[in-house]
Amino acid sequence: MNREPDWALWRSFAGVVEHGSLSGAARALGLSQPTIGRHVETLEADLGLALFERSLTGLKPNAAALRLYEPVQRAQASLAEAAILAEGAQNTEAGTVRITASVMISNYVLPGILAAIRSLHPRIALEIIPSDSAENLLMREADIAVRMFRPTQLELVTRHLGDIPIVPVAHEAYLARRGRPASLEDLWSHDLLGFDRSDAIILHARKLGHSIARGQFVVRSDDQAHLWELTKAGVGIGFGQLNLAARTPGLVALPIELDIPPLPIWLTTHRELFTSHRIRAIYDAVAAGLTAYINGATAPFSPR
Amino acid sequence: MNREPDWALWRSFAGVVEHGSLSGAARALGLSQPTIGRHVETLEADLGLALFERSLTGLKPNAAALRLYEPVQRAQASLAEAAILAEGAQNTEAGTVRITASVMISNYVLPGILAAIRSLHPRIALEIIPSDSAENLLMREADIAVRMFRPTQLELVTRHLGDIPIVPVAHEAYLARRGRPASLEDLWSHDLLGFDRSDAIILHARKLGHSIARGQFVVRSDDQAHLWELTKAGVGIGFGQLNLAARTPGLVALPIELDIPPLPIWLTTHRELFTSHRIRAIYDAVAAGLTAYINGATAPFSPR
DNA sequence: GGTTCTCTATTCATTTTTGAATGTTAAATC
DNA sequence: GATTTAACATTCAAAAATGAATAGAGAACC
Repeated sequence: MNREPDWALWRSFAGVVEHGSLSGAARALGLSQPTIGRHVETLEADLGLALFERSLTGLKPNAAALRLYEPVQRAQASLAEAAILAEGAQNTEAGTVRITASVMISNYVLPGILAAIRSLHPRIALEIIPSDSAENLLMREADIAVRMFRPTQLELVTRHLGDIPIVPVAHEAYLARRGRPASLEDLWSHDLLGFDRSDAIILHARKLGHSIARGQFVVRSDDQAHLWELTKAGVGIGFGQLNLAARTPGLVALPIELDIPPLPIWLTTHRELFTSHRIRAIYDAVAAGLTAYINGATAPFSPR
Repeated sequence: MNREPDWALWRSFAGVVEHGSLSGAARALGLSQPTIGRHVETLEADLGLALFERSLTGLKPNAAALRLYEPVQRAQASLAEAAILAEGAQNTEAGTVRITASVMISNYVLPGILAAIRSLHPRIALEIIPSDSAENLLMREADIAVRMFRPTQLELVTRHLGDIPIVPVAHEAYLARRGRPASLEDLWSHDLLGFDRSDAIILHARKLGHSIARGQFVVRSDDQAHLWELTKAGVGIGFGQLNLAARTPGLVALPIELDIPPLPIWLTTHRELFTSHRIRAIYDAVAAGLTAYINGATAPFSPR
């Protein structure tokens, strides 16, 4: 009677287009690779149409598949919206809330906050997604996001919690060994820890009138958390959040004005999710915790 | 990892909202009533939200369900669009084409045309959906529609094949028994066959300045095909398509000018489907057959 | 008032779907 | 050039979903 393919097939189809491989889609959708493969096969059979070019590096959508992907993507967005509406409509206190935040915030700031939240809301489970790439709240990849920029989407409700100064940071052991830089000029002669690919710091220094080469950075990494650990180990002078340095034993924030723009902290959730008691409770608690962190008024943080 | 409910559940959900019952949705989706019931159950559990009020007359969506239905409906439309795109993209000659037409056209006009099409395109299977309610081509309820009005949706490609006069029709046996009405006045004193609910003919007569009561219609029915069979059986004078009367042995179209607006015949398909060889072939063949019918040039039609 | 119809809920055997494991292949890496 | 990695394909046992059949219960109709 009804010839349209099962919706589940379209979902797998969208997953494969998005991730470029059966395995990738399987991981994302929580299914197995053979299952996704069969779904794609079935869909192609149902439609009487080849959709992907198989290769050992993945599945490449052909022109027809890309064309079909447009409406399927819209369907996906609509269903995500339905799921969000449903979440907002339920009013149970129990359940899970998923929070995404930058790696730094996730690793070094949230733990202390979450411990307090857990005892305050024991029936709500928490899931943290440490990620420096912005997860899509509209697709329900997370319920609450801590962002370093102002979200622009209208569907989101956001709150500016404050700004965190970014300053040069060093460990006492390093300073004892190499001396304490007193001025901006001094700083450039020290062992600096910086990003591998991102040239943000280099460009910023140049803007301040200082020529600084990549080689200046004695240890480079793209992993912020790793850089922070290096700083804590006294390998060199890193750049990090003032508040975090202040609460980390042994670390010293160097009083050198660099004019690095402070990091704004935005707390974000979906407008509809905001009506859910559960999510609202966690949202408020995270806001309180982060505000305390930003104002430097929290209890000293003890690194493991 | 991914908490969103399986898309198949949303499909069943939409079916239940649209049809008001598990059984109705099951029939429409080609699944069984227990399956749909379980889908709804699972969805409610996944969302942690009651969606329907169960009763013995069906399932009534609550406020939350109606709210959720909006985006789900959009998703449904998007997936239907994907299916249509897919159909248009495939270029095999084999497959099925579904045609919907009014009951009268389906029963008395199409059979002769379809026979010719079948021998012309033996690899294409045909499915006819006789229905006087307009099926939704956008939702892919049919591939080709014969309509009595001009479709307005932009996505459709339509063709006006011509107009069919609606005239009073009687069987020779009736005329021999009751005499042949010569004028409009005569007509009203005869046994008329008309609709039960629709007052179209009564209102039309009144517009012509003739008072005519419902009782005038000696046999009433809402089933057009049934009325036609009554006419053929000589029960009374019916109203029907001139061309159809002309090709039916024993039937006589009475030359009484009633100023009933002629029935326009529109052939319609989806713009994207039009790129499918298969559907294009059937579309053209049906157009040719119906045009011949409208012009009265087909071979005499023999009723069973 | 009885009968019929249509609905949901439940049960159970069957079918279908699923995924862990394994094989295979090509590109990337050391 | 050997090794590792990541991808798709295949197999088969296990799990899940499905539907036919049945029961029960209210609404509509004669």
